[in-house]
Amino acid sequence: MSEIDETLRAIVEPRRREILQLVLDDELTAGAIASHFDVTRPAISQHLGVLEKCGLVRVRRQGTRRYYRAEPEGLAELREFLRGFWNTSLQQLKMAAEEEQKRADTQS
Amino acid sequence: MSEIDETLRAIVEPRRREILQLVLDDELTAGAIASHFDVTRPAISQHLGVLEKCGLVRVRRQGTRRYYRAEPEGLAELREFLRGFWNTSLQQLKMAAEEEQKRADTQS
DNA sequence: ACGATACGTTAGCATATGCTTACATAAAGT
DNA sequence: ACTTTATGTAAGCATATGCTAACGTATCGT
Repeated sequence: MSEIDETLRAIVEPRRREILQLVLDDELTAGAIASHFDVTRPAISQHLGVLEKCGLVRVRRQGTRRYYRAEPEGLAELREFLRGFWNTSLQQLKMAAEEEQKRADTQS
Repeated sequence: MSEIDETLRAIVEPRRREILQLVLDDELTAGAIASHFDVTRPAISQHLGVLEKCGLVRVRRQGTRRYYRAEPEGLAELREFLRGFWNTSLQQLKMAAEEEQKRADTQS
């Protein structure tokens, strides 16, 4: 499986998206993150493992705590891939045309 | 499960992304699409069903043929969701700062 | 040293998913 | 009408996945 596939699968899981949102701004410990959900702590730990493995999250160990935060570079790669996906071939032109059509319909 | 979740799951499956790419430009029959892959035709038919159900693809029936093409509106919704996801809270500022940092490092 | 704290890891389970085989449907040609 | 062609549907299987419970592992405070 390609790198990007792994990353895509990571963010598709709703729980992992929620986790990502949590560590987008703040750097939080595993426990703090887990406390936001109604599943067990190990479940969250496993999700964090997945997110870290595909570079969407970074850990900083300090004492017994582990602080997680979103990894901008991983997010950027993902976004870049999706940008490429939309722009493939003539898709862009097609969407532009469709948008034009819709605008025309709305005005009439 | 929310609407967008269903759509996200749909495009995460690599095979479905390939199918989407195929019908991005051209309008193809189910059979024509299936012939591009080494799995059975029913497998592709099921994938098409998933893509149609979440509005990523549209069908036009003509005789016994069914012509599929990408649905720009569905793709637009998905893109919009992702755009919102990136922009959540301070993430944008954070990424901008990171990018600045990287540029500075590269130059030195 | 020793217990407590904050984690990750493993085994196992229930469910979801992509695939195949076999069958159903429906339009077209003869 | 009957066959052919193009396709969807259903049943079943193998594998993947998210979860829990139990256990392992550092690090800190005393």
